[in-house]
Amino acid sequence: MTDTAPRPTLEAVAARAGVSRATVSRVVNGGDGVRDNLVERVRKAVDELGYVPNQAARSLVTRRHDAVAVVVAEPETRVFADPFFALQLRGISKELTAHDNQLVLLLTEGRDDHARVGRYLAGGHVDGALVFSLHLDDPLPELIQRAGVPTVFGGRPGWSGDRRGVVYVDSDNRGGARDAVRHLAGLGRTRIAHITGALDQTSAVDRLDGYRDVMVDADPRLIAEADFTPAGGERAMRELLDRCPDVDAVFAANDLTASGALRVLRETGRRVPDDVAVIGFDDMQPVAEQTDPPLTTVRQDIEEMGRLMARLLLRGLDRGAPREGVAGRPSSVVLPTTLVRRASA
Amino acid sequence: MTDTAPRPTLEAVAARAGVSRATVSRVVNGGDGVRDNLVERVRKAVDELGYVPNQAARSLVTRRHDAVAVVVAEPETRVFADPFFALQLRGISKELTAHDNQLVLLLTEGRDDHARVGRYLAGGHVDGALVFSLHLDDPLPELIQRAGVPTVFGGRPGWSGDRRGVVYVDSDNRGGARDAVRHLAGLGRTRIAHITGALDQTSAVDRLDGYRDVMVDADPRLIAEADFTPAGGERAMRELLDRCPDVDAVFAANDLTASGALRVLRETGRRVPDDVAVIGFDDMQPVAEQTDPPLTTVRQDIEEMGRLMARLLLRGLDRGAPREGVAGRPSSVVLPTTLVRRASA
DNA sequence: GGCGTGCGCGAGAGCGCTCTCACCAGTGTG
DNA sequence: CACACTGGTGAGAGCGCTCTCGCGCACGCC
Repeated sequence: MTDTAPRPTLEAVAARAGVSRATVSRVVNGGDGVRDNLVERVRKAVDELGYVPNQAARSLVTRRHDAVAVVVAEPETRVFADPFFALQLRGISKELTAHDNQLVLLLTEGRDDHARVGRYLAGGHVDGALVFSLHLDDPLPELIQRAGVPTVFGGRPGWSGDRRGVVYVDSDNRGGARDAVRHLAGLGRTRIAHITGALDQTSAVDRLDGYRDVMVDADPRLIAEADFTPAGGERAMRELLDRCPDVDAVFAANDLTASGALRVLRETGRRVPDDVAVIGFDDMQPVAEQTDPPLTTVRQDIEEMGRLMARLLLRGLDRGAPREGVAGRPSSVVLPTTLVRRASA
Repeated sequence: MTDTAPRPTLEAVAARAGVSRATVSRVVNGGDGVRDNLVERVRKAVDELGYVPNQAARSLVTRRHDAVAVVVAEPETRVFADPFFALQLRGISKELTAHDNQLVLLLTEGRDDHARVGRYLAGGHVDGALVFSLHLDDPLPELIQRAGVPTVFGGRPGWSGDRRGVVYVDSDNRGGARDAVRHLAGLGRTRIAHITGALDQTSAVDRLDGYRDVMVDADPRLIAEADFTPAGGERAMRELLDRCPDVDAVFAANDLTASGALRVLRETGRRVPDDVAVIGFDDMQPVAEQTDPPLTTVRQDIEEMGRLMARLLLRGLDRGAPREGVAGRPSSVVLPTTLVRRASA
């Protein structure tokens, strides 16, 4: 398709400006140590010819790509079910763009794909990687570690391997959960239940831990396991009502789960929040605002998480920031959450 | 970080296998015309050394990148508000992966970014582009056309420029809308209203056209304009009830809008579907299944759209398919939709 | 046995860039 | 006035790969 006209090379620009390739290269890469009038001449030639550097040739010698891989491990279908992923991606994209880096997206699907991703990363196509891998038993983190690619994880990797040098960005799931449960307690609720997320993910475990931090002696029957889905929420809520009909508050592991719980409560004739107060997690707009009643929930700044991941990675690559000495090695960050009060609690 | 061990080159593999670079290259690229025992020897050397071809060096000479850009034009916040985007991306990713192509994601934010994207595409970093640009007045398509990069659009580009050679993949928005409205009519409804989407997007226009196809002499007061959001749906529904209190069915431009409409109907004491039947569009899982009552809606196969876009592009690049003569130039595709019956109509 | 034929392989050029190094002013110093 | 010294510039090597070309060899034909 569209036979591209042969693109001008450094050589051509040099000829037109009447200087050497080296000088053009210097100008293109910042222009330090070149006399102003020459810089001018070269710039002009570049514009006239519409010269754009050939990235492949450049990478070949510099061994830099100005590209970062974003790896999303399937079957994180959850990642697709909510805008989480898109928002995070947007944050990442903004930050990378600001530092002239490209975003190479790697979506994995099943086990074979892990090998593919490992190969790709080891292949040195990118300078670093941002990895989303929420499951505890995911082999990806190890694989990546072995590939020797600078990496920042999205969410605390629940991972038994070597922890040294692992950098991640996460929300304060535990703290957010505590806030939610405390809020319910502050409302005078005493039979506060928790519907967990999928416990093979660190975020679910952390939220459960936060619940336990406050409900130190919680009746174990007040904890029902679910999987971050509305259907799971319904099932868990029924269980809960079965075991403890007098439950007066529910902290659900996320908004989707809460929406399922809400529906069961309505079906069984409970008024929310009068009879049972409900709090979710995520502040996932289309869900939290559309439930009946609108959901009180714990918000996390998802886009900021993405941006921060990218920033940490670039810093680790000695880019995107004036190198702050040798000590600039990034470390993990946990972002705060905020309770958003709506009508359900 | 992690000083990468110097990666083995073709040269090294050649030395170890006792053959020339050329032969190694042949083996790595398919191994045609090399005797079996040599192929064997080379493969062994490759494995032992953990050789991975340097893509930059390869691109430098082949002028191929095996990479495709996916451009998502902001402020398509809508794209982020629903799983649409993620699903499409997944479809694209699957197809690209199957043909060993990388996915470079370009998210744009505001006008400056258009220039950036244009520069990037013109810079010949990728072999082709998949572009999502839903707004009628978006300058991006023209820009890309000028960059001379093979492109497939997601959704019919509403675009006044030169149409020749424009390839897109879209859902049958118009046909889906017709099905929905016919279904309502089949239910015996006669006062069928339509809440439109944002009419600066072709999908919204097409759905409106579909509605009009069936409701040829529709009372104009039965059409209310909204913007694909729940809030817009609420507003439009109130308008509608105000103008025509006897409305007995609503076809909303998408599920989000329908959810807003549903809420207003409930508030005003209408029973759904008994008093007013409601149909949405998209079959966006977390919304359509969670509304009360669950939403009847028009489903589009979003992932397939993505996959198809990628397939068309690769075919246009003479890849991913045995070249079917010169006639293999791809043309646009419109995918069918299906009506999903739930409780609301 | 001489000759054409075709296949398998190696030699070598060159893709477009960066970067080191040597060179050539021009300036300041003894 | 000879000397080092500096800062701007060009020459040239080389990054790791692909691909064309030509050579050598085995085969089949006359």
